[in-house]
Amino acid sequence: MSALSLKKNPELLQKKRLRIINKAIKLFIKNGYGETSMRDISKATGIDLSNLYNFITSKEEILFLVFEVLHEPAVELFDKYQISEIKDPEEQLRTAVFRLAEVMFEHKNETLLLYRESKALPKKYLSIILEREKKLVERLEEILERGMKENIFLQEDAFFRANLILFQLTLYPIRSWNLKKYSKEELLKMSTECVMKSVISDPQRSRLIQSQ
Amino acid sequence: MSALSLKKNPELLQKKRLRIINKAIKLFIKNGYGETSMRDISKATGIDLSNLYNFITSKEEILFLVFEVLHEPAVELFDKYQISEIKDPEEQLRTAVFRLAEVMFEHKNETLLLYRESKALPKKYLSIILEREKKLVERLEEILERGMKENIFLQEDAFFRANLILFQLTLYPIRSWNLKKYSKEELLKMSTECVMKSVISDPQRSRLIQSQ
Amino acid sequence: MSALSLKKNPELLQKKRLRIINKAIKLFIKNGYGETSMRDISKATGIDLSNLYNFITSKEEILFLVFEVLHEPAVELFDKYQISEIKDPEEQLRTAVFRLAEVMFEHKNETLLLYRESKALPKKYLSIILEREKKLVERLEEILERGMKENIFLQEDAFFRANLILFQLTLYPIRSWNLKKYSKEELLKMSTECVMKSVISDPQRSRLIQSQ
Amino acid sequence: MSALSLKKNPELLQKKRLRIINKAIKLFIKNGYGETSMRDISKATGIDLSNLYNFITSKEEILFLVFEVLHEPAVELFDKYQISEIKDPEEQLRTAVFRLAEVMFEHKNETLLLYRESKALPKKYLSIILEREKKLVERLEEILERGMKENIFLQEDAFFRANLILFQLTLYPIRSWNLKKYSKEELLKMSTECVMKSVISDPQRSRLIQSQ
DNA sequence: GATGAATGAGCATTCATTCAT
DNA sequence: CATGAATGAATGCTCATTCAT
Repeated sequence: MSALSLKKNPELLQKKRLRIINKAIKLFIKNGYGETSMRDISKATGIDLSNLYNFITSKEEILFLVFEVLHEPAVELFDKYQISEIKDPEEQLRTAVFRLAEVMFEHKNETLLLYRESKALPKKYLSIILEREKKLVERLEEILERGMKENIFLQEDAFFRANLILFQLTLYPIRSWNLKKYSKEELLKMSTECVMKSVISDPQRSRLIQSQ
Repeated sequence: MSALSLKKNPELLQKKRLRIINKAIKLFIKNGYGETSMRDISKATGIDLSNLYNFITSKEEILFLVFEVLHEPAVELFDKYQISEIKDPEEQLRTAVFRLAEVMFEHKNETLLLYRESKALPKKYLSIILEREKKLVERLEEILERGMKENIFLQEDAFFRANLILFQLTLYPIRSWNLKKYSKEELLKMSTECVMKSVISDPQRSRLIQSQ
Repeated sequence: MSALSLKKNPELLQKKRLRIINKAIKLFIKNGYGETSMRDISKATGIDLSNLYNFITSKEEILFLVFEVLHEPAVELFDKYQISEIKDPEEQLRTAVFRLAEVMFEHKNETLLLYRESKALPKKYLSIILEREKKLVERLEEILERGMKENIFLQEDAFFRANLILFQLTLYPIRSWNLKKYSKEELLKMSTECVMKSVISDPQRSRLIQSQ
Repeated sequence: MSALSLKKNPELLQKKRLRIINKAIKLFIKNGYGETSMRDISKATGIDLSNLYNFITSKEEILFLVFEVLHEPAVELFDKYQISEIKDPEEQLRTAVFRLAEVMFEHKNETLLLYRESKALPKKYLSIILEREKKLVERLEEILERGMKENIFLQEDAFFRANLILFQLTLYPIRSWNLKKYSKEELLKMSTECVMKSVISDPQRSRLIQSQ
């Protein structure tokens, strides 16, 4: 069909992989990872069962790739929005948290899968995932620590708080069944502000900054 | 034996069911729900495979019963510690939150299962579980609303906050892999205080109360 | 059907296993181990595919059991014919060799399988098989060494000769395609005498003994 | 490239075939015929999977060609060492046997494959292989018969003995797992002498000849 | 009430080979 | 002549559940 074959054209391979991943996400969400068969994925993608294995090496890898789809933008957002350039810790944290919330919202399904199905991953993949999660926590931890030093954030265990923040942000993906009544904008705002309020030492100052 | 038939002796049935549930919890935790076979449960309980079906109706029901084991103490704690009798909203919330955190900690594995495997439940069971979760949220919501009316808590969306609080408390069960370094006491304290700080309008007052 | 179930009646289990093994031998011989599917065995035995696994744990185990069917009589023959009681080394060796040839002949198919398919065995099983083969070699080696000490057998490397003898006896099972023209009696006699001739130091003496 | 098409340049075809055969031998030895996939062979040779089929017609043919690699030197050795020119039957047999043993030793792996995997061959190929084996047996048979006529060898069934001799010589390839402790020289010598001893009618004469 | 045997659908993965280009 | 993609059947094994006793 095309002059460029898969092996010589990695983009095409990526495209097919993405098609597989996206269909797989839907199936995993709907029926669970374990309950989704490779036959289902084959049917959904229109790619012959045996042919699937030209693009991925195993069902487990598909799950791993699904998680990458989520993690990539979460990690990259720190660069994309130049988080580390922001001087004011409060603004820095608020931006990071808001953008993270956004990514989580947009990848609500992948996030849910991450929490629900990551135990299906073989260690090889799982440790990569956990490592990335730790990296995210560290980023937040750094921001928090600077803010605490400057007395803008409350003095507390920065590592625990960083974990809690990241976790809080998955509230909607995990419990959307009880939060249907909120719009995306409401959710992002509430999520961000809940985080900020619990961290800020002087609410007065905060209100000033926000209204700038 | 025949005189004490199951139907005529519900206690015996309950006892056997509990044995099944407790062994099943361990297996589900260790290997996952999908990866645990009825044969495994039969072996672990010493109850013949076919015989299991005299005590439970399906594998799915076992999972449901496991979740009940977790929910029961969570729901009962409100009575047990007479939460609704506590007049001061701050103290009331703190007690509720602390006790909930305690239950979550003690049933860390079941909580994790709840998040990981509840989608394996058929709707019939799932809706019961979600209903109970909603009940818990409502209880917190009521406390929050009273506190807001009395201006002790910050004015905000009580329903969202109640959801968030309940969710925050599952931090440890879900992400214990990154929180190994904390002791139970540290975790319970930090969890409770994080919730309180994010809710209290006047930190001054709070400190007074706590030191009473 | 029967009052005694499999678990309580190991004989019945053994019977079923034997049925499986015997059908499997035929299939393995005809089509090869790798080319015989569990479905084939199921069909041949009339035992449902899934049910097969109540009697055996894996296809590999079937192959192992096939080899046991061969090895058992080979090992036991030393007791059965009280080989170690025979005082004259020549007579002792001749009896052992003849009986071994007999067993090989009668289990021609299993012997052929042993040589053809033993590489399909996982190490666990393979080492058991090889150990048993070594035991057989040792038995012959002992007889040979005694005969050499008494100067009835030629002085030579007893271990190598024992290996060679055991191997020679598999001539018919392995190369029966070129030996169809001989009767069982001819084969057993020729095989035995070929071994004896190659070992005896004084042919004169030998002829005397045989004609006794 | 196009000028030297395969059909017009049989040498090139032979070269590629040899490359395929030699890599295949290694793979078959290591993993077995059934467990080696055409993909494996493709990877090992660097020849594209579909392209392989320009040089060979099927996987089975590869196996057949592997066996040819073994048989060729075994058959040719009779010419190479001018066996038929040797006048003395004993010397003639000893030379043939020693050279055969040598070939078997040097092609130990192929010999083992021949015994292990030849049943994977379709009849078409298998009968060719067996025919060649029969030819080898005949060659030995002729030598034996002449020696018996001249009363240098023991009177016995020459055909059976020829089969046995050829078979004996595969002892090492087939049972090398139990013969690791011998060197090549030891093995060749012992193998040859075992054959000779079992055939010679007058050991005295034999010793004279050998020491010439 | 307890038990062994059965059932039949399901799983992920791999294969040799053949097109169409 | 070389190549990527396709095909479709086959593999060993496991499962929750249900009979017949």
